[in-house]
Amino acid sequence: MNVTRNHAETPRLPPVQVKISPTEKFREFLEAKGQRLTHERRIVVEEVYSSHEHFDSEQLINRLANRKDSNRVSRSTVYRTLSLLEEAGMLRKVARQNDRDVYEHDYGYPRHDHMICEKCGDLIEFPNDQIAELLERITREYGFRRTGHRLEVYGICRSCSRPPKSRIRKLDMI
Amino acid sequence: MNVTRNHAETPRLPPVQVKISPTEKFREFLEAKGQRLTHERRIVVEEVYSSHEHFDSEQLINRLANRKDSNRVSRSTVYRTLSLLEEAGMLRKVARQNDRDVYEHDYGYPRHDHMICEKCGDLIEFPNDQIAELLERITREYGFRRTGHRLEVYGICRSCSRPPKSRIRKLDMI
DNA sequence: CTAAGTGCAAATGTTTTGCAGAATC
DNA sequence: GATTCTGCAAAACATTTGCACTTAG
Repeated sequence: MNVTRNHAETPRLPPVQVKISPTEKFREFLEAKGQRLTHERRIVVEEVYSSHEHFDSEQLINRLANRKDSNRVSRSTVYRTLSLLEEAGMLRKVARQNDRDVYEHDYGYPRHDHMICEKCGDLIEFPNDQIAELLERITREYGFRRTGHRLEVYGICRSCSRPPKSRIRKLDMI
Repeated sequence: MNVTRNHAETPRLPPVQVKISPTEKFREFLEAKGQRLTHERRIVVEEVYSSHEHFDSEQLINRLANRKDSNRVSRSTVYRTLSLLEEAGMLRKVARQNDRDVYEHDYGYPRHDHMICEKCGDLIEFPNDQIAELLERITREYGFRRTGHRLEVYGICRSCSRPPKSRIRKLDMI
């Protein structure tokens, strides 16, 4: 199961234009709560936003704990900062794999949902405007004031359902 | 947060006609795997299917551990049986609340998804044929062979977003 | 009879927390 | 200088597992 790998067939969604950097946005959030943008928090945010890959707490902790000198951040602080980022609306949980929540950016990136391949574990993103629209219609009937959603589609991805031929090629490359 | 409460506004979906009882279906599944329908497993299935409420492992364990004499089932066995029921396609996880998976029947009941009220924690069911159809169309474009999905819609339910009137009454009662 | 299952207690793995010292504003 | 944070070690969780005993088929 690989959380971060990306499919050749999966085009990257185009980035969304944002006014301020993630770090700045986080600082604003913290300030409003009377909390501080510490050295450690800044490092976590920068690491989290250094790429758009999905990640779980363990992966992030490892990346941050193995750093040199003043750039390492402890396990507890990573957990604490992840909660803050979620509260700030900058991160969201999109799935659960291996008993861990999988996070992704919820800032500077278009809204989308995920297909999850049951064979290779890959998360494949797809834009969700049509779904959001449909949900808006449905929930209105129930008097439900919708604020968001989470959708995971299960199945088998394109490359995992290919004929054996490509599987052989993959083996050759090892 | 209440997992099991049901809204007055939420009509129960009509049951689906099934050929055999949950217990029988489970027995067939087990037999095919060369496993046994033990007394304990039978008790768990009967308890699980005694009502259509959503539940989590802790709630089920409590109900089963507090029984008299030969009808009690241990914590481990409940967990083990829940996994089997999921594998048998009779139960599915529909949400996660308080660090626990929330289960519901996936047998003898129409396919649906859930709205989750962020105020009272209620799970409200709604039929999902339109969504399934839309997903079928979308995933086909990606060459993704869809086998299922999980959708949680977040927001505020009808009764939690009612005008202050009821809130005042509530305060008066304190 | 014998393979499979149960209950218990101990282990596991993730996440949270209390606290003393450090850093921020 | 007071308040907020950090890192550590310990605690708190839900869930899984090893094992001796029991049971279904």
